[in-house]
Amino acid sequence: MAVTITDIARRSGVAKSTVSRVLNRKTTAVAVSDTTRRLVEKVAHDLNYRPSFSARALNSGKTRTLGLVCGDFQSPYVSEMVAAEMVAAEARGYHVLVSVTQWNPEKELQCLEMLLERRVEGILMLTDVVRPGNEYYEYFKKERFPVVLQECDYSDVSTLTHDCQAGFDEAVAHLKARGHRGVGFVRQEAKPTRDYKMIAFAQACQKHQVAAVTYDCGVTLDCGKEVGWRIARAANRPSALIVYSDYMATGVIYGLRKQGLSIPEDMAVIGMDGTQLGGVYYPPLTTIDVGITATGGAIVDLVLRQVEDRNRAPEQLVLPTRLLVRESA
Amino acid sequence: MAVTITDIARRSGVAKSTVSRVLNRKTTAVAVSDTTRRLVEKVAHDLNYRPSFSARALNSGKTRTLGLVCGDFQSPYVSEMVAAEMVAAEARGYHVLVSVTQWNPEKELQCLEMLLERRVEGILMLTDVVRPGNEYYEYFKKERFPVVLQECDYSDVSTLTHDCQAGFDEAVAHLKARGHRGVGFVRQEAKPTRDYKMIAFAQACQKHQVAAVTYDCGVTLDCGKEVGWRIARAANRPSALIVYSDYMATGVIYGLRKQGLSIPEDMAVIGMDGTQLGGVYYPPLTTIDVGITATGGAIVDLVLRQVEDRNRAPEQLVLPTRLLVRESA
DNA sequence: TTGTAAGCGTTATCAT
DNA sequence: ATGATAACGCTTACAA
Repeated sequence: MAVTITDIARRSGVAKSTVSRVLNRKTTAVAVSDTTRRLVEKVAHDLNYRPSFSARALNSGKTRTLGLVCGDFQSPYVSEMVAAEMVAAEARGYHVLVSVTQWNPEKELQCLEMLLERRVEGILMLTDVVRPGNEYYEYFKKERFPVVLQECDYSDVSTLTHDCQAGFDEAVAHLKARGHRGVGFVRQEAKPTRDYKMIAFAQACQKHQVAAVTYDCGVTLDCGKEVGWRIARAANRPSALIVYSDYMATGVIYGLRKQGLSIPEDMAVIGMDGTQLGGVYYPPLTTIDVGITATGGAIVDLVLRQVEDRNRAPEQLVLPTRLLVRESA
Repeated sequence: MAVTITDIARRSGVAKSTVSRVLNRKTTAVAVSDTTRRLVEKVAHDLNYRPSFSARALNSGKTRTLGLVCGDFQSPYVSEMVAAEMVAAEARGYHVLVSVTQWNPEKELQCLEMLLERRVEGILMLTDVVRPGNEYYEYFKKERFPVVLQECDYSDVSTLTHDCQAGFDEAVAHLKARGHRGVGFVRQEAKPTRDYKMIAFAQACQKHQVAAVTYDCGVTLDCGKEVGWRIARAANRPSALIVYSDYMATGVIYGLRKQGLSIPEDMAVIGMDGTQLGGVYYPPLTTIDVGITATGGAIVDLVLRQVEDRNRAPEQLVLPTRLLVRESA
């Protein structure tokens, strides 16, 4: 197999522990003679030695690794969020193990199992299978395992959500100011949790006195296309739409256009998430921005707080959203 | 720390080895009495036992893990490719450790180091820092370490490239058939390796007798926007463009439009990669498709072939490309 | 300054 | 059918 500390010890005629000492120069307490040090270092280098993560993890009980569970990478929201979280974790000296479930609940459990077996020190969940009653939820709760559920709001574990209300208020106000009297909301169908976006939408419409309609939509782009197509043909369709994600907004717009509508002339469309890709779409997407980079940083900070102090109480972090006006509405 | 096999042994009054036997029911050779089995299983379940990956890896010398190095996830090409590779690996019983370098050569080496320390059994490289002369290149070569370099063509290690020629030929022929007499190619600037796309483009233009121009472009979307903007204002610009990636094509189109051009009327644009997202762009992107899903599967198969037989000679796999006609050209 | 030995959680090889 | 023990690669007391 790979080169070990024992190989180095043998080759340089010293004990394993001496090699270990040299290789972890940190041990300032005990010193090593310059001669041995140089010798060992040379041998280690010549042999292409690389410490074994598993051996170290086993004996230290630490992995400096976080787990991240997501359904897939299709949507730019997810891939940008994953990237943001990886970068943030890296900056704090942690690695991230990404696990994709392909939206299969069974696989989701396998992913969690695998992360736990690898002894990740904390878990970030972008999917929502973990909820009260669920075996893992109870486990995390009981063990005070550092986990953060994104876009959920249970109180036994830490969560990070976005206050959509402000964003939706701004969005509806913006549409009203542009003369729209009715707004449609394309929501994600079959959400197992409370649909905060939906609620925020309804409240915003009520507050601003504009008529509200909602349309259900699946999670694939094809669903989005079909919904756009259906809305375009509907008898009395609204003149503006808010879609639950930038990704889905592109699908919906595709469907709308297939029916000959122009954006934003015939239909104003506002997305949600604030993905980078929304900015180069045509027309550039007006969107309810959740601040992906900031969110990624905040969630990593949050989980690391728990990692560093397992007795810390769970936190429910709520981040603001704001309307980012571009050209699609 | 976590529950161990020893805890279970103690709690159920049997030896560690018995517990291990029960937990790895595979050991058909030696049997365990039904009573002990049930007892141990119950205790393990009650205690929420989870085997330690590190301990197993240490003891077996296997991790069933592949490493994957990429610059970032910004471009849909990368995120779709990473997803495809993860899914393919998963299907073959391997996990993928993703490591992002943020295009920083120094970090790239750290990523490799980290993957090697974790004893991944093979590495997939989407970036191109590993090349002859490079310390890691020599290491991989010498150790016959299972590694696949994507879009590079050295012969000491396995590589996977795409035969762009067919795709470019089709693309140029398509443009010519639509009446374009000159075609521009937006290439990635400062490629440290031979630029195959560039070469294929030049050949295709020569073959089809159309005038060729090339434009250099950085890797960020902003670079793409600026190049589009510059091309739009150029005195005698071509009427059609091929861009080195779908992602960058969206940036270029953005710039073109800022100058008032319509796509494809004022400028036909062909992207490259065949990303899913290109299909919902507006207008849907005509693109030179590399077949991301198939590529992901092929590359995982390739690296696993090497994993299973370290003495296997490196392979240079070349996959076909084809033109996917949509609406942008 | 350096060596010896125990232990981290598993599995595998012997015994019993 | 089950138990004891060594080994995997490393770190860390403790001795020398």
